[in-house]
Amino acid sequence: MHAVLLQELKKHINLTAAEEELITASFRYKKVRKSQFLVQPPDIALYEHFVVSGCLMEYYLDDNGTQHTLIFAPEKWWTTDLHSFLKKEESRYYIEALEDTELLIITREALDNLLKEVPLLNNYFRILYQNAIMGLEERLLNVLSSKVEERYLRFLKKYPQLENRLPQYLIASYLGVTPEFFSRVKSRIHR
Amino acid sequence: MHAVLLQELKKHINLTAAEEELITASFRYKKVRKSQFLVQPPDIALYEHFVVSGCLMEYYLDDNGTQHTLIFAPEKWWTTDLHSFLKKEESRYYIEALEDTELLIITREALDNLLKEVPLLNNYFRILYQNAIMGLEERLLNVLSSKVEERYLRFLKKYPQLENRLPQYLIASYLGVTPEFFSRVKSRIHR
DNA sequence: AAAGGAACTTAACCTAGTTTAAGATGTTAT
DNA sequence: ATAACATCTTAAACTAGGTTAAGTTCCTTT
Repeated sequence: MHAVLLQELKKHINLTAAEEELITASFRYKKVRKSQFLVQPPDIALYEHFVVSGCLMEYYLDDNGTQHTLIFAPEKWWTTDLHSFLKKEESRYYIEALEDTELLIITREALDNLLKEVPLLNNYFRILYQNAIMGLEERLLNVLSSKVEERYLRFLKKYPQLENRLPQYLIASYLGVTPEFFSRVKSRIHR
Repeated sequence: MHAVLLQELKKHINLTAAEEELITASFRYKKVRKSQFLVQPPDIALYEHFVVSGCLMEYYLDDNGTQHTLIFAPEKWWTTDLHSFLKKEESRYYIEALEDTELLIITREALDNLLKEVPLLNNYFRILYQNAIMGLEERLLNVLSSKVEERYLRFLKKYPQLENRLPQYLIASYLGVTPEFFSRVKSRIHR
């Protein structure tokens, strides 16, 4: 179970056996069913979540009740409401399981400790955050400069494993359009 | 000159005199005139830039020649084309001076060394990146869920010092609308 | 197997924002 | 001071995407 996490960390940093044990001891295992919430505003986001199997999504619910997907987190992705997790303030984003999902979770305190004991992990998280920034910048520019067709094609490249795992209205919410319009776009593409 | 940078770092981490010297020695001073480019695709982004005075902007030029502003970087902000800087690949974003600007710059190699010699700086950059992520998430949701009026009001909150320093067409490009439409929106607000 | 609900499609009508174009105002260089 | 250019405004015609609504298909639950 923790092996998947260690594998992922070792893609970017080297770890001693002792460090691996510290890490394993710091993350707790959690299993949730489809449709369960991991974070639900205004609760504080208590954990950083690493997905071992299954899929989570993080989204914002605007004043009209429209759902806007920030990210999908399938296997080996991390997610939390970063603002809430770091500052211990009320969360604004929902995190929900789209499938039965197995997770490794870590609290803020445990993470702070772990970073002190295994300083190299700072590097891992720096890289993780850098990648998140690059992804968000690209996504922002996509929304600002591309038509839905193109955004859809990029979604397919970014999440090839998800196309047939997610209902279309969730993909529409990720692309920033209504399910009705997305349906129109798809039929346009297939001709 | 470097004092502004050290002050900024000390908001989040403590530094010894020796560390301060290492930092000072790693950043070089650079002065550019209004309209000069710091990064121009496809050149590789050689530096991380810290703005001491003046203002930079980072933007993407799409296939139609439309300019999309990623961020403005006035005093005490950092900016670079992160992807290009980290991976030494061709840049995709322009960074241009909106005013005569004084900068402190650091190369990728110097930064890597500095992070080894002053490991606490990893914390500073982790925090910097975390803030960048939260800002980008908020901006993305804004574009997806808010009308231009509201986005404009948020721009004013985020960059109170910039409202009267920038031409309107740049603010329009940050908000993701044409200057023509932005003009209409402003006149609507002022009544 | 039937019933109820969720997800998807299609289509007619609506609206926020774009495009094009022209005129007005401001700025810079000579 | 004047030319030349950049910026800002207004308005008319247009388009991408939203809204509403009805019908269809697919899943669950019983």
